[in-house]
Amino acid sequence: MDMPIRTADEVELDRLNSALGFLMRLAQLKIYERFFEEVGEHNLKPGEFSVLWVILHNPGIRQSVLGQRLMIKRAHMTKLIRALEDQNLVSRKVPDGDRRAVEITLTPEAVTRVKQASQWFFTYEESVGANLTGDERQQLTSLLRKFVGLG
Amino acid sequence: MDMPIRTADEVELDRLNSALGFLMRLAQLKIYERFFEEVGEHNLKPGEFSVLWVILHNPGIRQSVLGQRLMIKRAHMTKLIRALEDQNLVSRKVPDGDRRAVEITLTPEAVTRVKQASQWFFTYEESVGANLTGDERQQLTSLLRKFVGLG
DNA sequence: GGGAGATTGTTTCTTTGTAAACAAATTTTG
DNA sequence: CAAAATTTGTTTACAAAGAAACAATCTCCC
Repeated sequence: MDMPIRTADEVELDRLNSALGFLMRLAQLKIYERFFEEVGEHNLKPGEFSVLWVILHNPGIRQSVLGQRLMIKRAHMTKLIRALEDQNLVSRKVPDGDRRAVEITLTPEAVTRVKQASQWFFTYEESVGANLTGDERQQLTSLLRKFVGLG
Repeated sequence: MDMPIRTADEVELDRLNSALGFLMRLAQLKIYERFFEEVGEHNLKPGEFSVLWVILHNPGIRQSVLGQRLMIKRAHMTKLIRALEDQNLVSRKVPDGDRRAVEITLTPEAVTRVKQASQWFFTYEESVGANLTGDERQQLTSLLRKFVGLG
């Protein structure tokens, strides 16, 4: 007789168990969850951090290029950048060469802030894979890089 | 002199390049993108499919348990289930033993539909990792399973 | 048995992200 | 050079997902 399932680990996932999309979603949820647990006070969200980080390393980058690289849609990028601008973290400049474009730079405050945030961010990044060995973690990131087509 | 960056592959990501959270997000976006390209007409979204698939393999599963397993929040699960109910794909039953709970089952139509959808779904799942070798794909899924704590 | 607390699901509100239509500037091409 | 097509960013409307508050039921414990 079938007893109704009562606890999550009795659940039969069958082939879903090895579906990349499914596992990837779980993995990302786990990362997010941990992120906000460990670091809730630090007032930069993962997305904001990555945007600022990339601007730090590519000053004057254009909104469109930033979006392409981080896979953020233009419409959304507009909002992100505006939010950062409101916090006085980035400044926008329309270049002479192409008056449609916008070039983004960090404000001096943001430079300090991002450098500081990067310390815990990358520490956190390490710690989130703690149930993997160093080798496995390394292997996982290379496979992911290959999967997404990042050199 | 610094030339402003004009193309996405000139962008310096620095350490973000090996950040699990970042790579995972890119990977998931890639999967979603492909999903809708290849399979747009097939009118089941990935989330809906996985929910139906799990109900197929665990008939009478409770909403809460389903949610725990698939990492879907209760509030959201309510909406998903209602949408599926409106399409006549699932039926809900309040069990005698616990009148707070809801037990979910597939309708006969849904059973056929899900079985059918599963064929392309898992085919697609294979094809999405096409730039990996079979071994690498296998390795990636095991690492992900370990990472998220799935046996 | 009866109240305190926990579980389960729903509702409402907010956040995050996408889609589609648009405006302005630029590039292409005939 | 001028019309057509493309690029860039913004706006508006919407969908997906989460958070918090709530109601109903159940469990635990006195």
